[in-house]
Amino acid sequence: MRTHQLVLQWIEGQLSSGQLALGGRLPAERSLAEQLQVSRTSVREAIRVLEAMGVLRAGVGSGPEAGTVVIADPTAALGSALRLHVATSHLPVKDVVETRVLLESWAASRARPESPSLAEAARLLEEMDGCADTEEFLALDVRFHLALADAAGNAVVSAMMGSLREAIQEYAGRLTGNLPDWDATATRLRAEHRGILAAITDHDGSRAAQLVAEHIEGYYAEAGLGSGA
Amino acid sequence: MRTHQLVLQWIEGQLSSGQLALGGRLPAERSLAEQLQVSRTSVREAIRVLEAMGVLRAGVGSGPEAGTVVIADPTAALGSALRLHVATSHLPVKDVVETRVLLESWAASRARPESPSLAEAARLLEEMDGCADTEEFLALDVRFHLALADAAGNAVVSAMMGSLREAIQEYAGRLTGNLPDWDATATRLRAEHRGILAAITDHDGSRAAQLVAEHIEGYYAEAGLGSGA
DNA sequence: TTACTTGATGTGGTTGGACCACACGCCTAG
DNA sequence: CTAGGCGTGTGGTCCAACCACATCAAGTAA
Repeated sequence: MRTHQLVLQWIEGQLSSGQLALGGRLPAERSLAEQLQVSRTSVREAIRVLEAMGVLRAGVGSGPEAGTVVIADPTAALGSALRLHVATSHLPVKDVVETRVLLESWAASRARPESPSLAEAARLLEEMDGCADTEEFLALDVRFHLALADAAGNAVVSAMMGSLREAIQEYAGRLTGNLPDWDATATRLRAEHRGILAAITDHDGSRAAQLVAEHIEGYYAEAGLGSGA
Repeated sequence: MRTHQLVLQWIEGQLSSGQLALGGRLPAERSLAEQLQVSRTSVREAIRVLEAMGVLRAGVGSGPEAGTVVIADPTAALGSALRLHVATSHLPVKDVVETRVLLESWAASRARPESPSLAEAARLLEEMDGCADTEEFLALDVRFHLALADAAGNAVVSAMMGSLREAIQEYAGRLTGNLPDWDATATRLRAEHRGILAAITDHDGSRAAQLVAEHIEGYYAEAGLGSGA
């Protein structure tokens, strides 16, 4: 057992037992090192790992915003992990897209029409109508899909969805360059978005799932998944 | 930009560009520190993060087994991340189970009957028949479900499946204590496993998916998900 | 010649100490 | 009462050293 893992275990124990909760502050690095009888280096290595996992956030300076506090950002952890393994070609982009279709279809079929996330999604659609910039459009698109996922009310699915999107974001961005006519594509995407939202509002979960699957697969097909990169 | 993140970027770049591939060896920590003009501490922090992500493995000593080498264990990264966030009560166990049902059902419906993973799954079932120990049975059960997931041929789904299982493994272990009659449950599980496998072999994906969903939900319902913990 | 011992070498693991930049909050001078 | 400076505590970074471990090569004894 390496030293920093001992620190990891201690912190995880504090989290499990509830003695360290969301928003709580970890003891200062020097203090924690002394308390656990290890070097500050080992404490820092453990904190670094938890930071990468989206569990902690380190802040310099003094005052309420400073110090190392407990956060909850599961998407960050899953996202960077997936991105790294995609980088090693161990996780094919094809599988990532396929999984995204699976999760998003499920979320669409389960989305509750009265969810506040859907109102947010509708608002994002309005914003996308008056948006000429490609990059800004894509950023709004990401938020729209995340809002749809949130509407299903499953935090794990939402986190995984977001992480999948993050993992292939750079890849997807390159794909848009393959598109023959961006304006036409954007118009089509807007229409498809509205169709999905309407299906959910109509309590037609299976139609919504079907539309989402076609929406995602259609985009990657048009942009040339498999032919490029 | 913090120093260790610079190291992270450098390594990720090496991975993306293919100059560092699976099984490849990272330069020695001291050497890499000098090369990137940073301290060994920062290099170590970056390596620690990638180790937690299942991308690297550090080995002491000398020779071919030593040094820091590139591995590919996405399940480890996703698993510990999920486990930590479950520990902070940010990801409800209910959502984890629900997601597991979703992924496993999909995998069962897509499993290719001729996949070698299915042969492995069948072998595991044989082993479970002659297994009286509860803990050993559960370990084999995990491997059985992972083999089923592998048979669908989607690495991302397999990794997520395994990580979900890992994240609630301790929780599930505690649940078995709630069971009124373990022997009866084990017998039922064995029968259900065979049913699932048969459905896949018969090319009946939808029946396999249905059986898997009932199999998982039934277990957690019997063990008292929601009533306990 | 063969087999064993022994040391050199190189790896990550750990430690302590030092210094920096930063941000807050008190405390003093105006 | 206000405005500025400075003390204090935080994480961020670096360095130099030492340890444990595993291998490999040279040397030695059989």
